[in-house]
Amino acid sequence: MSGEVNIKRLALELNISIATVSKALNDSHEISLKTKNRVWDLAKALNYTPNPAASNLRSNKTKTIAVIIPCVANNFFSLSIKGIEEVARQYGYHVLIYQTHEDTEMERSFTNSLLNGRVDGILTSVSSNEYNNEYYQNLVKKIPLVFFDRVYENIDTFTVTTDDYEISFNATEHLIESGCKKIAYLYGLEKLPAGRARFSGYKDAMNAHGLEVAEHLIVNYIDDDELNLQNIKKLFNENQPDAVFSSLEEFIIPAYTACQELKLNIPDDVKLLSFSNLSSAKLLNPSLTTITQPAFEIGNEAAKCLFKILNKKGIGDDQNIVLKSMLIKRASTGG
Amino acid sequence: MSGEVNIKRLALELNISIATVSKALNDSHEISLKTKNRVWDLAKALNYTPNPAASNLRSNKTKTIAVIIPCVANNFFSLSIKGIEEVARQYGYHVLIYQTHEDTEMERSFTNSLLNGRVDGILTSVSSNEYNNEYYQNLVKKIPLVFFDRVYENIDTFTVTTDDYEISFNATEHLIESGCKKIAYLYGLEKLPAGRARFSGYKDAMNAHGLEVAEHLIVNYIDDDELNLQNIKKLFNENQPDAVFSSLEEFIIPAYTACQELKLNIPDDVKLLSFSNLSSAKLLNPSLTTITQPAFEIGNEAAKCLFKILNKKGIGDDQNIVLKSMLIKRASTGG
DNA sequence: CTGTTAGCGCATTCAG
DNA sequence: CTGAATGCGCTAACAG
Repeated sequence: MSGEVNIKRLALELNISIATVSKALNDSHEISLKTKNRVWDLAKALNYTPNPAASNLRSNKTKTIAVIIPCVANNFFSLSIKGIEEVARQYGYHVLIYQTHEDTEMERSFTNSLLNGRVDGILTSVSSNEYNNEYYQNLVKKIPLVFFDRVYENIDTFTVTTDDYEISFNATEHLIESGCKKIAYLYGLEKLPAGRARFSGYKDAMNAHGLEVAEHLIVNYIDDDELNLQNIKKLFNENQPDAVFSSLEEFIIPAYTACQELKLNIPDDVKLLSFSNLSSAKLLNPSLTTITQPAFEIGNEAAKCLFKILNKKGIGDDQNIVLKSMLIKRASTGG
Repeated sequence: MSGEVNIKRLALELNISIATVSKALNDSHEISLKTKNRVWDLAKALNYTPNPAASNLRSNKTKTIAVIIPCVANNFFSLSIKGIEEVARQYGYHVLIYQTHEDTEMERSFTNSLLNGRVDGILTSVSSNEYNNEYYQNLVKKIPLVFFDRVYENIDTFTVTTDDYEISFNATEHLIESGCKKIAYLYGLEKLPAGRARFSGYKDAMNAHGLEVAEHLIVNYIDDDELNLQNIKKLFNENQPDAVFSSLEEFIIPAYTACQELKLNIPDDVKLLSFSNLSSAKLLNPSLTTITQPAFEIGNEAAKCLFKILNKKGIGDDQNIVLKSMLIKRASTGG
């Protein structure tokens, strides 16, 4: 009964036409205030809400956006979603979530499934297993899309990123200034601009201080915790770095485990520093020095960009927004 | 151009009727294989995908479910979402996310906005600021709904919870067995069944071992980090508990901070134990003993329940599913 | 096996 | 200012 309230019902009860009800509900200027009030009152009384499917079909708008990310169970992405959701709510939009599990195939499959009008726009942070921006060059012509954090370059749309290069440079300098000379680098996201920028920051800082960036000090991230641990232990055993800089939150965990297993003292034997958004950083041992990206603000900003496009505003603005990360110094680096 | 592919276009190009195309696409038994193949081939060639709004309007099905939770940026809930999303994908469903920020008003506002057919069903974990199940008693008659983790009782629908009472009892015993006698309790979610069950487990274990549950050993959680910290410091200063059992991940952080500020040694001066889903538990100091709920499995199970309802199966099954938590013993409790 | 017809709920012409 | 008529894209009842 109460689920069956539509404009037809309102029109019947008020003895006016469906069209008039529709216009009144949309606050059209061609309807008298008196009629509008009658409609609004009854709508409220009957708990009327427009059927979204019908509106969507008619208007080609869904009031829905999609977020496509590698994984929600991740400190960074879950905080980003929080930022996105907050802006969406302000605009009266709904938020669909899709997880790619770092798989470009799945990413495209999701994205393609959204091109038939299911959503008005997409926010995406791309998968790490591939870099190929051709797909997106065509895509952005078909649907409003904003990249955040993990972006493709040279695509005609908004991107929201952080100062990966600068913060990595600064973080590396911080290690050097605290006395480190053999700084190992745990390299993740090496196919994506963010990963490469982080590595460049590290490399350039090393070079700027006359330190060697040796091949054997670099460990590449792979999707296997056990192998990562082994590789890091090998790094420690064969090369005795005096610091480890991880470009990925997931990558510092095996490093920490390796320290425990090899009885390495932090920060005396080895200093640790990592990109990380651990929400409970206060519980960390030994208070890991971190590079923390403003995840919430990134989500916030990305969503705002998308609504700019959806509302056809802000064309001509700078399309590449760069937010600042923070270097939070702790005991692990003598900071 | 390619965005304009609909069944009308397919029908025109193939010189058959719109209805035939529709039936062929839905693999109806009343269409010849030959015709189906012609339709499928062209649909594929033109990259046809059905317009969801039109389908929804006609069929009253959206292939979409909603997840309403307090916050995504939370280890437990983000993992739950992962479990939900995985099941939804298997069923070809889309997932909408709504965050209530622990506000029952907002929770109801979101929920009400979903009653007009925007989604086929709802998964929800209720807000902590109120306990009032009247609203939901009516709601479950209007839309398929499954509660997970934070549930209301005596409502005719599925719930997916964990063994809060038993695991709290066991955890408390673990503390007692490791020599503790003055075990403080950090009390969260006190208005919800989960929170009360945790507290009962603690209380009953204390009593079972002849230990007093003193009023001054209980600290209630409030939504203010600074005040929580002060209250815990006061607890330490005035009552010198030899253990602290936190019923909430967020609540152990100020406890840990208090230990640092008061120079209390863990686990020698005080033992710490907490409900927690910290994904990077390996980084914790001093390896906090935790009660870890199977967050992913809870999401998984809850989603499966919802699809049971949606597919009209499993009526008569037990409606209250209880999953087992794990007590992960670490150095902080001498475990 | 295929086609004709009607209508889901809403918004937008265009007439009056 | 109000109403009658049309169609968004799709599905389903019914006819052939």
